[in-house]
Amino acid sequence: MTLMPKDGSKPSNIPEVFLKPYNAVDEELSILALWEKSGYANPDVCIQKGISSSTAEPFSIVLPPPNVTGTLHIGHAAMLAVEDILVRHARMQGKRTLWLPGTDHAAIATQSKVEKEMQKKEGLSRHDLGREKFLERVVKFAQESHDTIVGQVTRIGSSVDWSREAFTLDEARTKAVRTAFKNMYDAGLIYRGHRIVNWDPKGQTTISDDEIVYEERKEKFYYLKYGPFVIGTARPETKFGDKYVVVHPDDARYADYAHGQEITLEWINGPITATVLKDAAANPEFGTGAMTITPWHDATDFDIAERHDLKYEQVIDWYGKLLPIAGEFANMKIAEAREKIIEKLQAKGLVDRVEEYVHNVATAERTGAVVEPQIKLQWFIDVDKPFALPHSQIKGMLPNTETTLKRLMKTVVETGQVTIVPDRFAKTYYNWIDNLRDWCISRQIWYGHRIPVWYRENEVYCGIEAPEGAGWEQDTDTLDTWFSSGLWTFSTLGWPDQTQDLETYHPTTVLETGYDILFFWVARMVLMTGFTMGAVPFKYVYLHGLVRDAQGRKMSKSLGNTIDPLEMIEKYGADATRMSLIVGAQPGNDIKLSEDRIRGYKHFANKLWNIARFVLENTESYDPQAPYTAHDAKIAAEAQEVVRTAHTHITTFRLDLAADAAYHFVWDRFASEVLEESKTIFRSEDMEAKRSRARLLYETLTLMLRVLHPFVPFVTEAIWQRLPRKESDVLMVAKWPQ
RNA sequence: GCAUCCUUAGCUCAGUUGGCUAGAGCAUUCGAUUCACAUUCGAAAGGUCGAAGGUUCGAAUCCUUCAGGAUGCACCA
Repeated sequence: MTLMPKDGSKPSNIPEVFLKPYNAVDEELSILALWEKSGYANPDVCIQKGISSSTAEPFSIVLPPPNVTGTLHIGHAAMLAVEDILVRHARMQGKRTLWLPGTDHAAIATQSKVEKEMQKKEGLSRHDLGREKFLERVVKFAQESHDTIVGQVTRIGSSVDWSREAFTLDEARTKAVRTAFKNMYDAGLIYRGHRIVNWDPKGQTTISDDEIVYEERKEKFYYLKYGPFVIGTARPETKFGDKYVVVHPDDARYADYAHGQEITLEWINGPITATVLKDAAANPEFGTGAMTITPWHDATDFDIAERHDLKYEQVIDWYGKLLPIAGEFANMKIAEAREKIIEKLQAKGLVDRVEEYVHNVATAERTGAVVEPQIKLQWFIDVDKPFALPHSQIKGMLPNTETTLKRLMKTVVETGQVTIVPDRFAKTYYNWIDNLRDWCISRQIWYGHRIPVWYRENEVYCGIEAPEGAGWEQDTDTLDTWFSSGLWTFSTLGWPDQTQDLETYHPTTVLETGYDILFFWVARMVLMTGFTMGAVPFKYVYLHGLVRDAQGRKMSKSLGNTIDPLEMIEKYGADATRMSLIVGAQPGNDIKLSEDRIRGYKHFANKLWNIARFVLENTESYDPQAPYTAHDAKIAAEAQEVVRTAHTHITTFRLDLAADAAYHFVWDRFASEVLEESKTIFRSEDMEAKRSRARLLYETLTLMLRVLHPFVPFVTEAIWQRLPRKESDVLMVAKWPQ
């Protein structure tokens, strides 16, 4: 036993590199190479090399595919850290562990990004290039983004199996998308129809309800004289075609008017004949309780019109300009027309009064444009239509028994076949389903999966491949990007082919993603997998929070408060970056991150490094048979207790507590106390105590390396590689301590 | 309008079925050390656990009401 000699010479078993502080960046790069060479991220390799049994329990996670819209942000880093911890923990337990990576073509997001750049740099629109040329550009951009992302995912230490990488728009996934579409079409759950949709006049496409962001705005609310009525409206520019005035059937103020009664009145561009309608949709509490309706540009009005079988007309065009129905106001933009119409009504004495009110304005998530409801021929998934699953492994969903997609989505969570962590999000999930309307899946953009439907005169054909014969034209619309994402857990495993991977790894074990895409994605996966496979896509949904800045603000480029994960990795190492995103982050809660926090965890990596140095310097004569003194046995038991605690926390998804427990034991107990008292022991003449202590130090170190490996994989592996004796060449596949 | 979450030390947060004197990190102050540590170690100070009621032998924890903050959904003529 030796302490560090005073003369500067070094004990023989200490690798040279240990004499310097831990250099995260250098070490991490060589460790990455080591892992890549090992191939252990591929479960087949682990089986071949006897690391896991071919009959071991499978553990699988599909990577939520990052959008190919540029680079990864710190939120992605948090996601990767969580998933990598779960995966490394499972792999070390000997499970057949697959973490399947991929990227998402992200239809609208990617296309609009390229369009913006093109407009800015060259002043070109996509229409200037045409569908084919434009798509070439998007594909090139997507490829570059993909390459960047792959590098970033790897750099943070993600032990994904690149040999199985997938892309939502590649050939295999295209086959899956078309097959799923056809199946749903044949079951009558996908239909095409004229419905009121959310039209984005800037992006020139429809968007789903979930792609809308509501902005609170203070706007004018006009009370207009409509014959004997006073009607309230915030949108006078839509009122040209309004020939119906609707009141609540029980509204005493309007008891004198009968349903269906016609009245003649003076309106914006002259006299019109209007009809009184009594319908419970009119809210007596709101405004005057009387309203006119514009079915073409309002969902509620559309419903009323459908109920009473009314005719309706488009007032605003696809670019947000008024149509000829507006007479002298035709071709004006909404904002301009609104003012002028009010001026005219004022002149005609038809404005009763003007008030202001605060309401939510629907804007498009991607373009920021104010959404204009429009009636359009679109494709939808019917969430309320009864159908029967031909096969079902879902409890509570019998095969060949009538059900609906809504019921399916609810059932799997209610019965606990899918567990949402934290569980409070289950309520949010149910609430969303209850309010769910048919899902509009067609988009008028070019980048994405084209709808697999062909037309020839009055014929319609839906299939995986184009139909035989001449004269068929494919639908020009593309699918909502979430349609292909919804298939992700099984399309990545080879479906529609019955592959070995699909058999082994589906349903996946955990889906880990942000709570902000619970509806977008998680719910859609449940829907698509339930219908297509008669199964659940995953057993657990782990929802992480948002990464915010130190003041709790959302990170955004415009605020300039973003933290670039790659920059942090270069400065402090991937281990430090990972720890800063894990400790203190419980499922579902946002995390506040600052650079200081990351810097703090850099010290931890260095601490571990130095602990290892001390231990190796003093355990040259380590003997695994050396009997423990009573005191050392107690410390060894404490270490075991930490292992159990960490393990329990990981299995209950409290990674923050697991990391914290190991961190504190290592620093405060093992380093500050055990190592300190070891110095005295090693200087003493008590051979028995010295032998016991050498064993304790060596074994506790290796134990802690294994426990900490999922959290700080690089520094633990770097130390492991320098151990004079170890049971496994690579820590990544060492046995998780029991 | 409906629902969810948060409010504990200056800051960031633990405290999971109610139970030993309410904890940690950072920051602050004081001291030690350069003997594994581009340091580290020790110590101190710092809290009426958002407010008020209630249940209980016992409440940061459970219940009720209220206040402030955040979020989701719905409404939004």
